[in-house]
Amino acid sequence: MGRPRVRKVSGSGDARRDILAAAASLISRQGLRATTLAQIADVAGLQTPSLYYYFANKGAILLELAVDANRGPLTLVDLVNASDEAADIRLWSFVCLDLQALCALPFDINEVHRFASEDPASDEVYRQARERLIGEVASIVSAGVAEGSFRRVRARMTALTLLGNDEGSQNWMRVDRSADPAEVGEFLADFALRSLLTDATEIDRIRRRGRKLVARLACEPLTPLAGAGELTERSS
Amino acid sequence: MGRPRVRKVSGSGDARRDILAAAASLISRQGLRATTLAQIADVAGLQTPSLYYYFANKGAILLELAVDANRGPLTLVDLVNASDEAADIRLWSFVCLDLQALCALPFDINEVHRFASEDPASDEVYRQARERLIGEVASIVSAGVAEGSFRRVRARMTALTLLGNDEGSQNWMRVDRSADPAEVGEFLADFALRSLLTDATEIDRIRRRGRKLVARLACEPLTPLAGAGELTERSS
DNA sequence: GTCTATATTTCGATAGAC
DNA sequence: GTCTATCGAAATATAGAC
Repeated sequence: MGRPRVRKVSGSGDARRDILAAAASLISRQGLRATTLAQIADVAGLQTPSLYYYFANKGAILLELAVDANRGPLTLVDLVNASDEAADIRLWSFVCLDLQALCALPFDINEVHRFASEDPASDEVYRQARERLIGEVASIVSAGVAEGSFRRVRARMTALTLLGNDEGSQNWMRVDRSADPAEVGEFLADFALRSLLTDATEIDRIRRRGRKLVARLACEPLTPLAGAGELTERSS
Repeated sequence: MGRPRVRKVSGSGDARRDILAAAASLISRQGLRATTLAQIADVAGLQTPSLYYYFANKGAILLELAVDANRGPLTLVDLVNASDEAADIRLWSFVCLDLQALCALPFDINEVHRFASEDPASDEVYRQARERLIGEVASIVSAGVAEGSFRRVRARMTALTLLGNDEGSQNWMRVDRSADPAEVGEFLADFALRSLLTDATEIDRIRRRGRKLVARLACEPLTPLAGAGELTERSS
């Protein structure tokens, strides 16, 4: 009865990629453990067992998502550091770009981490990437202090706070979809820099140059799985 | 074989309370969906079916945890507002106390929210409490702008950012247990106020008076389920 | 109020045809 | 590569004795 089910409405020809996109989309709305392989297969336009042709098990799908999610911020910090700007401008740009990258992610990064931490091997991969990210941000903070533009703050604690602020903002923006990532990103970057600057009047100059750097770097290809959230669900 | 299992090592005589504390403790380590009724019953010193004498189902346990979790920050904002301090000092104190309250929670507040949102009725309860909290914080920000101590910012967006910052910090502190909530709370309050002040040199005076208010309010009884994280697991 | 025993459902994963 | 059919484990929840 009824018309035959239309499969692979959004099929891209790359089933493996469809599976990852479907998983990301579902996880973003339901959370990790609430998302079943049957649902993932359904959205991807497959039957459950077909997933096992591409992935060893559910954990393997999630690990790949987690690794992808980590690549974003790390790539950003490297790109920003590759510019020859001063520390204050690099930090402004990173905060701004990091928030946008997090918002482009189709899921809550903290939940992926929690799941990955159940597997010791996955946990190690994630932890090392995280520690490197913290260290890189702390280095920028230290550089700003050395250059005299930042007041004397504890670099690591500041780095943790900055990253936490980005992630906390991602969280409420997931619910309150009316906010614009680019706008909130600038707001948050201003918010952070104002706190750190020895001379608050510098903020306008920093924002001006930060914007240019952001615009330049935003062209780079970095957000993996971009557009995963827009996966059209097939009709039944 | 082996000695008989020792039950209710930490039994408080109030089984209902034991169940909630056990659930909170387990959820804090494993997440929501990974925590089973069997585990909750085990830690609470009961068998699984006994939970159904106190709660209709798993969701009912979680809803009660979610409601408790929301009460904390709302109580804080009311307490802070009940003082006759200026907006800048009230805001410093709230940020500081809110972080401490969140850190005292035995679980990730975002995860509880996500689960509660699966039930429309629970979702409404949570959403209304959340909206009131945002509104109250935004009011303090607006008051500060009116008083001239804060620069002109968008009140609601600032409120969302402040709350997001607290929650983001709770998140990394859950992993990095070396940090002290009181210390990070002051750091975050300084961080936020510096961004908002028209005159940054006021920060020292605000911190001094904020500390007094925090010390006074910290004596009030507010953290529900306090100590839930310290539940001793019984030997097997 | 708490238990033992069990029903019911759901999910992850495998076997094997095509 | 993708499917149908199915297994086995685990989790929520119920029935009913004590």
